[in-house]
Amino acid sequence: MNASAEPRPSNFIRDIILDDLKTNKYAGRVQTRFPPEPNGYLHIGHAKAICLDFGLADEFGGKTNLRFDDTNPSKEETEYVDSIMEDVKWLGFHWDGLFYASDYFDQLHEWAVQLIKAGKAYVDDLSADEIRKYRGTLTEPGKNSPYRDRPVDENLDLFARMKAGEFPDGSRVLRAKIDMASPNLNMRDPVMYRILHASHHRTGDKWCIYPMYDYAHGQSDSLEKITHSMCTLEFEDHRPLYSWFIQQLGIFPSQQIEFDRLNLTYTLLSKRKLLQLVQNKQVSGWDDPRMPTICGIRRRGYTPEAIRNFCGAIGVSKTNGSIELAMLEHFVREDLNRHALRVMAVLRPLKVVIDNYPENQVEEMDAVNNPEEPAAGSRKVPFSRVLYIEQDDFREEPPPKYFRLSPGREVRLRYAYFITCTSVVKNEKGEVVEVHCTYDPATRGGNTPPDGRKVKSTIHWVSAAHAIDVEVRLYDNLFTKEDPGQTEEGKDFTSNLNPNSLEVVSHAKLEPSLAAAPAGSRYQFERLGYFCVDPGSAPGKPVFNRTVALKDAWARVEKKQSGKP
RNA sequence: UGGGCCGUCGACUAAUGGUAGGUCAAGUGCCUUUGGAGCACUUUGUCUAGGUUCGAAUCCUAGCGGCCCAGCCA
Repeated sequence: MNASAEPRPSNFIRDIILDDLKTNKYAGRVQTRFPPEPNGYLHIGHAKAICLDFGLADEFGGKTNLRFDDTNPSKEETEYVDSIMEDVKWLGFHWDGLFYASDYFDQLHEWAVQLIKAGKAYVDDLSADEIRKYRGTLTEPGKNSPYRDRPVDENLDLFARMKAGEFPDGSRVLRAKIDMASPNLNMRDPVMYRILHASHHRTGDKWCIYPMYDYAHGQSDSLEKITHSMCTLEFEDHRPLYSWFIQQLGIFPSQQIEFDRLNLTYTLLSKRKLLQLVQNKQVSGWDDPRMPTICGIRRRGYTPEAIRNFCGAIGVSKTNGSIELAMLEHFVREDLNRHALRVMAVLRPLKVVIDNYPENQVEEMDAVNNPEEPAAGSRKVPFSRVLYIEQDDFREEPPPKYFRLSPGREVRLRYAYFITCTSVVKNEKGEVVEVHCTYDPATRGGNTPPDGRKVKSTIHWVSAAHAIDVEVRLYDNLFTKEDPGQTEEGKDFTSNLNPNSLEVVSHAKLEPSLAAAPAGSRYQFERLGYFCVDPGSAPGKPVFNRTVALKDAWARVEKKQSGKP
């Protein structure tokens, strides 16, 4: 059973399936496939395709295969195969058949021979360069290759010798004989096989000729009896070719349906460019929490549920657009708000001394684990005379609408007491390094005192003597531009890299309950955001990644204030 | 410039000839022991011009705008 799908609005692909079901086009069957090329890690754009392929089949009681499109041995590796399987499973989907395009190399070869015999394919001796010249341009038709009308026997012989490894890479190709004057360049005698003396991750050195995508994909779909073969818009021009091979071969008529690829603001979703970031060490790896890869956002703390909800919400169409990153962030917050345990952490500590609190006293305060989920219970948090609060939560001269601590002002310490700031201690530079307060014993637990006085703000804190020291990594967008591909003349996308996308806070203070938090566990640091334990944490010293900040109403006010000086 | 595809609030997406609706964002208010969450409310949209029709986002025509295609990549 696949991850259950929330009721989603319909879309044009579902409508096609509904229609096919009604007309009994495929005997009531729905069979899809997710066909990644194992040449990189999966990213959030693939998640959209995965949710579609698996989700739609699941909805109609159909099946989905995972098929690795491994027709180009020079780029593909088992490392990628393994990561792809892990990521699909993590997203919550289960494939029915597990296949590789390379499973079909023998059959594909046999069909190629069949097409040669039918006069529909020929061996071309033209070089890659010459082929390009013969292809014509967008506005001019191509010219027939001088080898186009080679007799069948000669084609058969040459193709057999290509397969036998008699010719060097690039010396010959097998081409489909279609129409060099077609306005669709894909139909101008597309290459079916090229010579590549390369070792394949699964077939080893068995082959030195490898099928092209166009020749392999449709037939692979057909062999698996795929009914609805979804792919992205850029393959629209390939559909006539997809259908042409299937028709010439007279095999199961899979149909290709194209939808719009996911674009996200401030994000790059190109395997090539992501690989470049990894190779140039501009990120720490494919799973850098700033990467839009599945493994990256997993390490960042996103949940499969959030990603699935996001994919469901964005819908599917043929419009070329870009989703705002805020949409993705909304769905993590929504999920984490419901499930993440709350905890108190101080990122940038400011020492607070409660002058009227007994010197060596420690109290255990009751703190709710998750107000959204009463069953999550509560925990004890130690309170004492010396605390840390957030530097942001104190202003010596509070701006308008700033409700937090400042001289003479009273605030609530969450789950603890009301405190009033009485004085500050500054260093030589005039910076406030210590705040002195008094507390009101009648407000224990944070309760409103008998006199009913209210406080405008509640702030978080940790007990200095009990807090554990942790590293916290704060992430911002990897790119500074909405469309990172949009660059100035002569510059590439890396010029849009955000130099401040990672901020390491080495000595954050965290309540002691999390000393042994396991890798991958997710929490809300109250008033700050959602954080998860990085898998690279050393035992006893957790490292936290910020998944996403909480929405911050004060930040908006502050921004507005500074925007209109 | 040949071919293919696509134009609906700021973003994404519904409405399948019959009330332009939802989500995100933005804003306002309520509530609040997280300036979180929640709740309520609000703003903004059918690319343009013609046509068909009782009625058009939807059908037709013509414009305009955007994306994709000239790998022996997928």
